[in-house]
Amino acid sequence: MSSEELAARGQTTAAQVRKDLSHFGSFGKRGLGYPVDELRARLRRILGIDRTWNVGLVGAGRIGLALFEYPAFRARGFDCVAIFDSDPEKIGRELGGVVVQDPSAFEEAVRALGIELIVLAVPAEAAQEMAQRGVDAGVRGILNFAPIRLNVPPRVPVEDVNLVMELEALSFQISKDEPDA
Amino acid sequence: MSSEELAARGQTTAAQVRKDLSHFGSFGKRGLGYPVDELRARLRRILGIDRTWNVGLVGAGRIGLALFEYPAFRARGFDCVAIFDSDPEKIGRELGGVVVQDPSAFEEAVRALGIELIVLAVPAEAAQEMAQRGVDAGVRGILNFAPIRLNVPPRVPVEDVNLVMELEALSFQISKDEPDA
DNA sequence: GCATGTGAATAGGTTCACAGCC
DNA sequence: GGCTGTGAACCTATTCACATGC
Repeated sequence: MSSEELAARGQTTAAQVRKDLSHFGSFGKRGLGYPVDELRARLRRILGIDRTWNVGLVGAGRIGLALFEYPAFRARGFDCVAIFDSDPEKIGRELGGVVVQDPSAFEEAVRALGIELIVLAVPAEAAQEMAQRGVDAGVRGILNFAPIRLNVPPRVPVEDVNLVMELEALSFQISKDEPDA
Repeated sequence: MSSEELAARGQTTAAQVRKDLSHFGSFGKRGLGYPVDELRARLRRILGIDRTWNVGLVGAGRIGLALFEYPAFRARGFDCVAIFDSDPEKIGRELGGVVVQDPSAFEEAVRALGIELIVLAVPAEAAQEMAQRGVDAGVRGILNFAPIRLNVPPRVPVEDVNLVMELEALSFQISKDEPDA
């Protein structure tokens, strides 16, 4: 498949595809394009998604559970192996084969289950503390839904998801075209 | 408040704050900094969040409902006024004071309720169709959870949220530091 | 002949540093 | 004196265009 076709599928340009791929090596054959199966295998390797990641869910509220039950996660190699919540109502309840645990069991579970990624879906006030505890226990990456900037060592990547800000971005893009309000 | 302090709070640099703000005008006073109340009011205006937006939720699955019940949305001026889902089990049920409607009522509701933003939380197969119908009915912006690139006119901004890709980004950042796997 | 890989050109965005104003 | 607003310098990323190799 040519960079042209890859670009069309990925909503980008052929030059962009070639430059991006060249950053990681030489994948294609001149005159022919890229061998799809091999390219995918090599990219999966580079992205680190040629394996399963054990994920811990911190916060069993609506957002956390929605993620947990989203089948695409497991299908893509992200396996939620533990859930933590401080609500006594929720502790001990089973959700999709995983029992909700008290946060006091967090560090032990991270180590015992080999949790490398955590999803932080707790109120803003609790997020920093749980992030710190996660890092101390060996967590290597954090998907953060709390609307704060987490303070963690640079070796631990954080991806922030802030849905209010996404809506505000829409609001801005719509509003800026208007003469005045 | 000085650009220095604003930068510290926003995890950025003083120069960045000043450049960004200068793009929209001159807000500060030399020697003094920025008047916080006035600055906030003017930024809210610029972002278009000095008003309420009526939001329609398309897809009453876990993710859609989690959003819908997230109190920060309404608190920030995004008011979910309608829910649509094709599942007969869900149609007619009330969720947080809003009755789930059949998608056939979509266009009519968009017009009647003045829905300007929609949250697309439906399976990938249904997303493009609902996006198109939304645009035709007058929707002005889309928050898209479906893992596809929507094809809509350039006047309609789309913000994509792809949680699997967020986890993959973490996976990549962690994996790239490793010698080899 | 055809499409990659890449240096050169361009564009976009961040940082620097200071003149200008409070 | 202090801090903004902004041109200049710098850096990063995208686009162009073509030599290179299949």
